[in-house]
Amino acid sequence: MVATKRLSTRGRAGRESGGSERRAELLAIAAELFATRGFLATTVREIADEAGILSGSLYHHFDSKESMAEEILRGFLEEQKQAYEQVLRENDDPREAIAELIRVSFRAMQRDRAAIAIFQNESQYLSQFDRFAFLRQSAHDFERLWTRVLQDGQRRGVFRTDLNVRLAYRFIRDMVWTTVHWYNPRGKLTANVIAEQYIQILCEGIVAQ
Amino acid sequence: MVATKRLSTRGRAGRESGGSERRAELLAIAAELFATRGFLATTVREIADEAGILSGSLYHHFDSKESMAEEILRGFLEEQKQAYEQVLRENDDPREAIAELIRVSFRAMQRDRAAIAIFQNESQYLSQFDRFAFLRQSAHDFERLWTRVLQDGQRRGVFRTDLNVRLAYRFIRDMVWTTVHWYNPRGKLTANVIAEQYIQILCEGIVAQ
DNA sequence: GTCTATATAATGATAGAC
DNA sequence: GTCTATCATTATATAGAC
Repeated sequence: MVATKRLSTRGRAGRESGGSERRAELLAIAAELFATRGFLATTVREIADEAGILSGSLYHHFDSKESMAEEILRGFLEEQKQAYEQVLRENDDPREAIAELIRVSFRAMQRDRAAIAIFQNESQYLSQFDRFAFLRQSAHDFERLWTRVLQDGQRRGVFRTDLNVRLAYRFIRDMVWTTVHWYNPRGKLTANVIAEQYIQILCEGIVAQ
Repeated sequence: MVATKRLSTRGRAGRESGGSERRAELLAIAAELFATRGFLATTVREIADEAGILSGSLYHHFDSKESMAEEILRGFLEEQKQAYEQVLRENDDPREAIAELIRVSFRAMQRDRAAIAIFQNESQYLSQFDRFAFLRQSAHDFERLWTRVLQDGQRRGVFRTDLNVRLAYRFIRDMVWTTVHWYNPRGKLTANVIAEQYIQILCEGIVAQ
């Protein structure tokens, strides 16, 4: 095998993406603060404090506070898109597909809790800036993906036909993602338990037979 | 009928509560801005602009930006508490009670959309201040009220007994209130339609029989 | 009840030394 | 990669005239 020489992305993290470990650490710190305090309520000084450096030093790694949020959100959305598409490839039955999509979402809650919270809480505010146009795009892509499964399920007699598909989608989406507001990664209620309970309520309802 | 003389709350709105019409107008303007742009992202200048006055003039009516948010939220929560308690007085059957609680919540969405959005979006941030301690208190009161109905329903065999009641409550609460993020008061989907669909999904699930 | 004018503090960001 | 030092801007809030 001939080792082809290629440019390494390492060594000159600078302000370009794809970066050093330090960069990743700083992003994780920022994500946690953005998620818990809110994007606007978090100051660059607080991020720097948490990282043990001064605010000015942050600008060696990032252009701006916004660019930090952008990188966090892009990373999460790309990952989530891949995960969802894999679910569709591996599940033909609509009911199983919906259940798996929910499970995959709750698995993301363990991995990317902070990013999900930021996506949930700050999308409306951030979307006003051109650089965050991808937020709307992703939301739209997700909606198409989920509603396709729901529609398919209706056609094949798996889901009730008197459902308004768009409404049902919003129902599921809100129910899944808002969990991030109270989900405790170290609590008794694991993401798995929550997922299974939600799938059951969604499919069968809360009323006894 | 003897007209008993009493102190009017009018005439000296000042900074005390219970106030002039102007005060109410200003609060409505602030509520709309807080709801759509976020509390932190809204400046007092913007509120004043929208009201056609200068920012300094706002402080004739209110102590601070926070006190505006406080008044908006207190008003909504008090009203909602009354509405919920009336539902419980008038509905003994747990399933009907839950359905009515949901309907009453969606009716609030028409009346107090802005306040609900603020309660949803800014509670976490505002709760850090002592003056907003009532937010946690109200959230706690609501949780107790709803879970009592759910538990009662389980005992009486109306709801499935394998439900985790606290989880089911959060499920319902999130599903109802997050609607405020996309609900359009002038859209085709009326609050009534949404409410009935949600009640159906919640009770019967989405899977066909 | 609103305006003029301004105090005061905090914020995001920059330039250059180390 | 971080620090020193600091700028420019913006925000909430105040005091007193009208």
